[in-house]
Amino acid sequence: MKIPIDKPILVTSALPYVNGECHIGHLRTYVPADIYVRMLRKMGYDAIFISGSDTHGTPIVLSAEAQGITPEEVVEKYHEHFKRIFKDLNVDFDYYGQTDSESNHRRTEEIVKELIENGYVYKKGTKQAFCNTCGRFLPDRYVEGECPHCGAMARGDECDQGCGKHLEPGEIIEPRCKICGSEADFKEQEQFFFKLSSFADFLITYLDKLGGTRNAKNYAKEWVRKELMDWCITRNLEWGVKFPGRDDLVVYVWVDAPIGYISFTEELIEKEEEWRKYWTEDKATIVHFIGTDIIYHHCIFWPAMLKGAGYSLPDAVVASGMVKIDGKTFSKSRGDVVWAAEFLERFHPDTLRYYLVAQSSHTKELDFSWDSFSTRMNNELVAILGNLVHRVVSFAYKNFGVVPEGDIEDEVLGKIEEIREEVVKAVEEYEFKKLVDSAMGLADFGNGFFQREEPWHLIKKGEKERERCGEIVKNVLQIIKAVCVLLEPVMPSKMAEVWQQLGMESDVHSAKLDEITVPIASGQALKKPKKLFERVEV
RNA sequence: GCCGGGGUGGCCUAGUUGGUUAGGGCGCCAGACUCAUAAUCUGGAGGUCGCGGGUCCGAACCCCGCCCCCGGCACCA
Repeated sequence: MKIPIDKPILVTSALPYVNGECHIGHLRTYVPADIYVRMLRKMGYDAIFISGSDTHGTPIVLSAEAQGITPEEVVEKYHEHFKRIFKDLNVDFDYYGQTDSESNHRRTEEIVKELIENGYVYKKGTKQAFCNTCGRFLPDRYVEGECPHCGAMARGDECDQGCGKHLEPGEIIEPRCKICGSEADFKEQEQFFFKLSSFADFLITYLDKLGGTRNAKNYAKEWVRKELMDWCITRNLEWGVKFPGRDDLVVYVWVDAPIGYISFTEELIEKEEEWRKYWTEDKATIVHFIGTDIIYHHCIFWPAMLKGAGYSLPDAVVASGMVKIDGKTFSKSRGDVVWAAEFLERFHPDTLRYYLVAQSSHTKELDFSWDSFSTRMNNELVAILGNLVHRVVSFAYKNFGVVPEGDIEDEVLGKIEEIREEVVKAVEEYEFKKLVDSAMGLADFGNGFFQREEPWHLIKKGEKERERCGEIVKNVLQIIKAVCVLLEPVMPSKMAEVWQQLGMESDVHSAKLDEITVPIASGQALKKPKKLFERVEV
């Protein structure tokens, strides 16, 4: 999507549900979002980057009970954990909040009231499973019993082990509480519903012009085609945002979670007239980065809610594919999981950032394996990029000490320009693999150029050859400078190291894309080079 | 069953309006170079583009039929 340059951009990254630790599946969304924002800034856009922890819902309540602590304590623990991981990984949010904040409570209540006032919410009696032993209502996922269709063991909402049919509340035979195992029964309960069905026409036109990745659009359109059902937006829980006027009900977590995008913007910007530009006045471009598992909520439910309450709508939804481990679906019990913290104990964060985008195109499934990780590290980061920097800076440092004199050749400038265009196109298409592949292609070109010109021969000859040698070195340093700016969004701290080796005084993080064709200054002192990446054996 | 995404040399993969000998990477083989982390560079072998029909001067790309893999199918977060 071509993004209008004259408006600010708000980029959000899906809110992690904080009842467990961060694994690389999460990172597949946050890292590309961070890369996207960094690249937008290099391209001259005014971007803000927001996310936060999703804190409500039944699983956190249960998790707290299991650990003998309060939901607040569970949230606090993992909220800090995620913040720490993001910091370590250089995922640099302008604001990272959490949905139990006062402002999110307030904003959620306000939006729900708007929806009520606008006639999009109604009351309806439903059958709700209740466990007498636990003394609470149970979401259908936490009920088990016998499937009325095939007799197999089933969950309250779906016959997950038998015929696979969807079950309506109360349909299941001999319901039991999955938490304590005792008998559960269904009680008539009054809940509130959101008239999602009345947004079908709106959504059809909205989805047509929604930007982002095709997987998100297609998936959402299919739902609308199938006919939308109204959404039950309340739950019998203590933990959460109270439904206006009802002390016994909280809103469903998928109501207050995305509203976090708005309240975090408020918390960041503070001034009402400023944040409203983003969320009620259509004066900004809103881009959501999510995983394919929550397309429904972001492309159907969320825009309908915003529309119903009179807020601005997202302009693009970018959905990343799921992550597998050695071809298998994530599973904590089977050990098919790679924890972010464990990974970071062993390897530099930039290597993970690189791998996550280089391994597979954004919307496709990413199959993680230690084998493919080490292959990429050794063949790409060490052999192509690390080696280019090391061989050239070493050679230049030893023989010149500074950036030598000389002109940048047309061939080199042309190549840099060509790669820059590829990178910009990749960003607009959310193709982060293409972005790194293109930038690495420039490093490749640098190696070829250096090899072809054989400056190590020239340096041993006369003064004239030494001049030519300097010119070649300067050209390759220029290539490295360009690679550095182009890859800073992917590997911010490693590229800062390279930037320093080149003797640049400015900050590579704020360097703009335009700078890549600006000749590197002759005479600027080079630093003694250090290896960028170490080979990995796993 | 319905929908979406795929099926391209040993492995991964590009190829969104059909057009010269189907690109790239890994791996493999041969050579070059020695500035560099045995890194780099050059060249090479290897493909019925899932199967069968069709349209066309021409199809991996369009149409029809079929097979296989993955994911989704709602109140779970």
